[in-house]
Amino acid sequence: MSARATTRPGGRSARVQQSVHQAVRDLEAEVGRDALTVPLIAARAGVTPSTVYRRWGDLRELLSDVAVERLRPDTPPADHGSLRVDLEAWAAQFADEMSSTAGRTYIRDALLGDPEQGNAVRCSDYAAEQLKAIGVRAAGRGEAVPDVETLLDVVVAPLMYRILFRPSDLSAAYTDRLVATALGRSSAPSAPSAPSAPKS
Amino acid sequence: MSARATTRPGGRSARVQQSVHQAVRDLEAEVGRDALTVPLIAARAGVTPSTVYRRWGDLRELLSDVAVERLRPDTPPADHGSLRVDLEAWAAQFADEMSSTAGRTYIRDALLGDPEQGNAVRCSDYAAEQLKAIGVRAAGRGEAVPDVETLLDVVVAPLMYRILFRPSDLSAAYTDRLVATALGRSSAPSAPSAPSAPKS
DNA sequence: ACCCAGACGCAACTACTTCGCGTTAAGCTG
DNA sequence: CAGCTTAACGCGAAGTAGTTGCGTCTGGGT
Repeated sequence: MSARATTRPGGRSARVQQSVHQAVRDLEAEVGRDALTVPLIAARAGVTPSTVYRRWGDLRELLSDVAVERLRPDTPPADHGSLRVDLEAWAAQFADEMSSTAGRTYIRDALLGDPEQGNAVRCSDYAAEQLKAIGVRAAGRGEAVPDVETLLDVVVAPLMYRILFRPSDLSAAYTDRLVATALGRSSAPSAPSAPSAPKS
Repeated sequence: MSARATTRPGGRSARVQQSVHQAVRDLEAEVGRDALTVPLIAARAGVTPSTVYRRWGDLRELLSDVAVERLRPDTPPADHGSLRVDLEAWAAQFADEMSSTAGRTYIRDALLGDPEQGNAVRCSDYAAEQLKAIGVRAAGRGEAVPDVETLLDVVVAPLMYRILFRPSDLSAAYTDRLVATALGRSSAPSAPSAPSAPKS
């Protein structure tokens, strides 16, 4: 499992983690991500390199943890009064943030650093939570709401695929089209409803 | 750009590349991927480590190149007589191969190694080529064929997203459903038809 | 046949990574 | 609140990987 879960939540361990994470963010801004090394980060954080290696294993896992933090949405999705507009706005913002150079780097770091892909799942959960919140609000208004898994397949997956694999122009016209497709089968019985059981 | 494009196609350079790639494949099978190091690979390939560093930059880029090679489809998509069955078979095979531990590792390696994501684009192109071939064949039979970009959004993207971010059971029922969705809007004017221009 | 340039080998150097051991401090128990 | 247990950290040494300059070789062009 990722080193994120501190076995001793309070006290020194927590301080070290915070200090190291902050050092990564600071140095990333100062010297650039490619110049980051474990000894450099450790020195800035006021710890010895061996501490970082013991807790995170290597630089990639550390960067992965920090990247996931930065990918965590800081605010609940905005309420524009209707499911369609909420989804359109969310998708546009998602595409915008994730397709930036910084966003792509964070995604790649989060994906790559963690062998058990726990951090990748966290990223996906962030999106799912936001979509869920939008859905719950819409349901409260009496609107028909697509399944979250469907939204992941129809809206999030194409965006992420193009960001990672295929340089594309993720314009509002495109993201709106994805949302329209999702709403086109709002509560259709043919919705994919993908299973969620781990495969082995 | 990736080191894949040898500036001098013939002669020693080509031999070195082949030898190094082969060494990676051999050692990957013998000692496991995580134990791979540049010095180890160089020794097996009969070259000095500096040669590898000069040509590939670092281990990740080398692994990325090798991974892309392994992800390249070795055969054209099978012909089952109809667009739907061809797509279903292709999607099932794609899901099967890519969701295996080895497949996921290759995808991750391909994604990570290359800053300009040239290798990621290559992966996507492989899928696009296969889908294109299936489509051309179906068009020859007079069938209505969805746009390749649509197929990427509706079939490939969800599979890849779940493989990378979300442990899911990619059963035939699920992949068939994705294909059905794609065929449901065969030549619909509402097909996403995503632009392909780089974003900046 | 000669020349030019890219690619490689060699070797020394720097930096990163790992490991054992002693110490510290967080959390638990009485 | 005092004492105990143990995970986590600091330190330093040893090993390994990554980097660089320079000379040599090979392939392609003239």
